[in-house]
Amino acid sequence: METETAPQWLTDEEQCAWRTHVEVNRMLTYQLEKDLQPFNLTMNDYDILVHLSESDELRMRMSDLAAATLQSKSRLSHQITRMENAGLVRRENCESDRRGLYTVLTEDGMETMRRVAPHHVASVRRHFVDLVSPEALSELHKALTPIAEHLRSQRGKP
Amino acid sequence: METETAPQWLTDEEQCAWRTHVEVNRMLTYQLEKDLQPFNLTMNDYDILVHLSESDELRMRMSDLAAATLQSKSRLSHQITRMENAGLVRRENCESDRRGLYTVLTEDGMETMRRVAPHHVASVRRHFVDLVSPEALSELHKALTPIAEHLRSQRGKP
DNA sequence: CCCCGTTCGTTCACCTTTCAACTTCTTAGG
DNA sequence: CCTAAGAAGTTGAAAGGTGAACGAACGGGG
Repeated sequence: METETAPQWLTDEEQCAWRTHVEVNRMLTYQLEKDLQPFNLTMNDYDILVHLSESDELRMRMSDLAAATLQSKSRLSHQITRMENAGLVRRENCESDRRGLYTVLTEDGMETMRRVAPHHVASVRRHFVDLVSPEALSELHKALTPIAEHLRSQRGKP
Repeated sequence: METETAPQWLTDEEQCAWRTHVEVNRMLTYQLEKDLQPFNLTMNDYDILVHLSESDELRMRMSDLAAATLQSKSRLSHQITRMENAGLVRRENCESDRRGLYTVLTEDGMETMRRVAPHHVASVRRHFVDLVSPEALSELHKALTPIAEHLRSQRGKP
């Protein structure tokens, strides 16, 4: 019994769009990372600071933070250890669930956020947002939305 | 003298588009990587195989390959060593420049390409291309093009 | 109550990436 | 020619990431 079917290769337009997308991502990541370097932060660090600073009481459970930043628990654990050593966050026990831990943003971490955020936003503008018209940005958003939804629904499947 | 200016925060629409873009990238990378895992390949491996299979004589200079895949020479060197051990590629001396080396796609590498490509393309379709209309894909491409150009022009600046 | 399956977070061993030092070869200038 | 600047690749150590295994704690069904 034959289970193979002819592969549906991408059309030229599709391939071109796809490759541009991949390329933009890589180059963008590179630039943003580079722009954060003077502050001794990685995008990962920054992302965690953002999540914490936007959360209630400036704290989040490890698991929630891992889910929010799309990393494994293991990786987050290492990451938080590093950031703890840098004084940006601190671990705190969770009263209601004694297995659990909070990552708490320190005053130092907060101050770092305040100092770095304007530069990071400027970086995002310079390399992304300000390079396209509001209409194009809106189209882009519209195109990506169903993809985002699909991918969210796939999280941790077979 | 005052050099600071008020930061140009992102509008809600901008922020939303930006975050979706970042999120899609991370999740997409995760899925594509996962779909290649059964073949014992990473996206990095695959990307290199693509570049080689599309190049003249199925070979590329290390430097060119590093530039094409946006990685450091060091990283590529390690990467090629691994792929060489896996039998996918082989190093070959360059006659015209005795400092130089070619990475050459082996028959095994070629065969792996042929076997894996349909699955990878299907994966790209499933998680990206087929989720949006051709018009939306075209809009997306149009929006990303100026960004790609800008970023290419930034490669290796201060 | 008290298991037993689950969740939480860390740890360990292993792999990948980064960074700087290094070798070898090329090339432009004197 | 010869030399000095610099490009091509590699290397090895240190840092970062992955996945499985683990101990501790929760919590629902006998």
